[in-house]
Amino acid sequence: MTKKRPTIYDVAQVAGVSKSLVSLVLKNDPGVSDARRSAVLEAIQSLNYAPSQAAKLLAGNRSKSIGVVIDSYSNLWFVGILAGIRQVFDAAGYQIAVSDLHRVGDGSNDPIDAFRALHVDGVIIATEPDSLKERDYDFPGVLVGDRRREISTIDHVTSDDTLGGYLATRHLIDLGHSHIGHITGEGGTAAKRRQGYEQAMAEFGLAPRIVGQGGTTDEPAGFAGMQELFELDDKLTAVFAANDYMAAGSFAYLRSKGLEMPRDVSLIGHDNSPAASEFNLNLTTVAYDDAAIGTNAARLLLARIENPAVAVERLVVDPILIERGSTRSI
Amino acid sequence: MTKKRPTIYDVAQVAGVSKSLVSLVLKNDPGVSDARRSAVLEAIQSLNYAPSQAAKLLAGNRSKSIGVVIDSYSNLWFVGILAGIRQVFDAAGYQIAVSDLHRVGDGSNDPIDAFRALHVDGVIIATEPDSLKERDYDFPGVLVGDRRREISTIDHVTSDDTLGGYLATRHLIDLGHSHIGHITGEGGTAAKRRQGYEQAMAEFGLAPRIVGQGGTTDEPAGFAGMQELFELDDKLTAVFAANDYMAAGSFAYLRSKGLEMPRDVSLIGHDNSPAASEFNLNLTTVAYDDAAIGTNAARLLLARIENPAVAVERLVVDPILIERGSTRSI
DNA sequence: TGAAAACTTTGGAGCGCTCCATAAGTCGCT
DNA sequence: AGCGACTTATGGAGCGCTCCAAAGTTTTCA
Repeated sequence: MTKKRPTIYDVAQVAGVSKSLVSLVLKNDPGVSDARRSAVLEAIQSLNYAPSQAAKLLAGNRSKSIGVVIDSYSNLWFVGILAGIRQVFDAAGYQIAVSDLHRVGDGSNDPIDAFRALHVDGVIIATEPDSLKERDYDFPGVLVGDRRREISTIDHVTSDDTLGGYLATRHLIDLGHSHIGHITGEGGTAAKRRQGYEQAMAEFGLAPRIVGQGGTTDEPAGFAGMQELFELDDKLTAVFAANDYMAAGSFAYLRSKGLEMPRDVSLIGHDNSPAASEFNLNLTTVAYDDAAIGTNAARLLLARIENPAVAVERLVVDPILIERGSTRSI
Repeated sequence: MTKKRPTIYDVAQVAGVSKSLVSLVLKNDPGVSDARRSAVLEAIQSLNYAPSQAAKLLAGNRSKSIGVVIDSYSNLWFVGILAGIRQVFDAAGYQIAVSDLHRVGDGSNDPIDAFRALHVDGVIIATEPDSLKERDYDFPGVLVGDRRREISTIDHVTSDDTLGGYLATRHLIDLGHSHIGHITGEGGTAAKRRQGYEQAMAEFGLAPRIVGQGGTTDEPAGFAGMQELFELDDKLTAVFAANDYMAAGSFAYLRSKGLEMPRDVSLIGHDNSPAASEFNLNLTTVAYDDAAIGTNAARLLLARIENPAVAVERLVVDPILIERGSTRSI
């Protein structure tokens, strides 16, 4: 009882071939004669041989696996991203391991170190680099999402927030609105969306009306912003709020004034948050194309795994307009 | 960019020590001078070194991990068992991996092979061996639970079903009952519980009344059995049903006759099924001591890992009586 | 019929660690 | 000073694979 685990050598001996031949059979190499193949297979069977993953990993130079680091499993965003990543890496025959930030290892628990210990071929980082251990990113990796800090040595995929602002504004313009307000707030993302708004307005020779600059980007800010916009322009028929929560606040203001959406005011948000869903506000909004972000990140990573020398890329994915019931033509 | 991963040799060189010293630091060996230890730690830091799990596994002769094979994660039973296993192996510093039967590997997906590929030191099998690949069990392993087939070469932990039957019956006797019926059914488990019933009755010189022999062990059988028992003995004041579902059927019969439990009849089941809970039947019952089964299985496995030569054991764990509201003294 | 071409098979090196036996350095004590 | 007894540090072997260059074997075709 309790014999030592059989190795590839044991199999080779039983099958009467070399260990290399066994290895070839194990990875299903086509250049093995049927006779030997079945001899090896039989030996494997009779010995109850299970190839050592550890040895395979150590000897092979590719593990055919990647790691994905996310903030938290409860972040919806990651589901779409992961689906996109899967699409690419499943097809390429890779295993995908996911780790959130709060995994406790023994001592210093950096998910990237953990992945590297497992010999992953590359890592997709879908979280803030600042929440990870300080390090040189000298391995195949892709950073995903708008981040406070960028990493010059690895690829980066983001969504085009300026285009997001443009799409939202353009949607309102296309519906015939001209008195279009925008509620913005502090931060780089809001600034980009604001820029998109300004671009679209300028393109059609419309006067921009912007409130909330430098303020918070939450529901109360949306409420206050809406009020301010009406003080600025009482002919206002449409508003683009920098995110869905602000839009929710704006909606609350409208309701408090007996105004209806979209009858009196068309409202558009950004982010396709749960609050925007058809079961809640039924808000027209702009969404990140999570799946596309995922597939693009995956493609970049795969390219770099296959050729580490390719130039670092910074890729911007187009967001998409999601039309719901909060906007209508004038 | 994309340098090769640093190895223990790189760390050794930077720290100005031998690779062995680095290894000692990695496993926190006390016999390393503070000066060298901190030099190594610094080198690890500066190189972003992450030790290869694969190499560690391959070189070390212990992985300090075990695998647990279960039927399905939805089986409540396993939760208690696993808790018991954890208690022992956590303390011993082992990792515990769990796999249910329906994990799809690539091709032949035997969870035990998968575990062995990962170099687990041992396996706890909490499922029917017949549902696994046919194999020699020539590695440290423990089988848990009553099984159709036993495996002579590995340890086995079960619950004592005869004692279960005895405990149930004895409980009724202790409450002062003497006209005590038993509803049994087909199968080895039912037979053991029946034997326990007979033992207790004989011990106190009481006449056994058994129905349902060879029949099913479900709710309808409980209903019919109860009826039959009353035909056998109209002075019946207590009944032991071979399991909780049969007890539920018995209860249904009582209610259909306007009888109350425990006022008119004391009823005891076996298994502590969900149906027996205080929110349902509030049934007095006998439960397997899952945690104890788990800790015992774990202890056996740990002993065998540490010394593969110890004799194969077959361990029987005492079940426990759970008093609820379905029994009372006469 | 002989040599090139194609198909199969093989031994050796090396992946990055751990473990072990041994070496080197320290210390206290005679 | 000299020597045993510790305390620390080291090189080498080996874990079980994959990969590669090279060797053997068979087939093909001039």
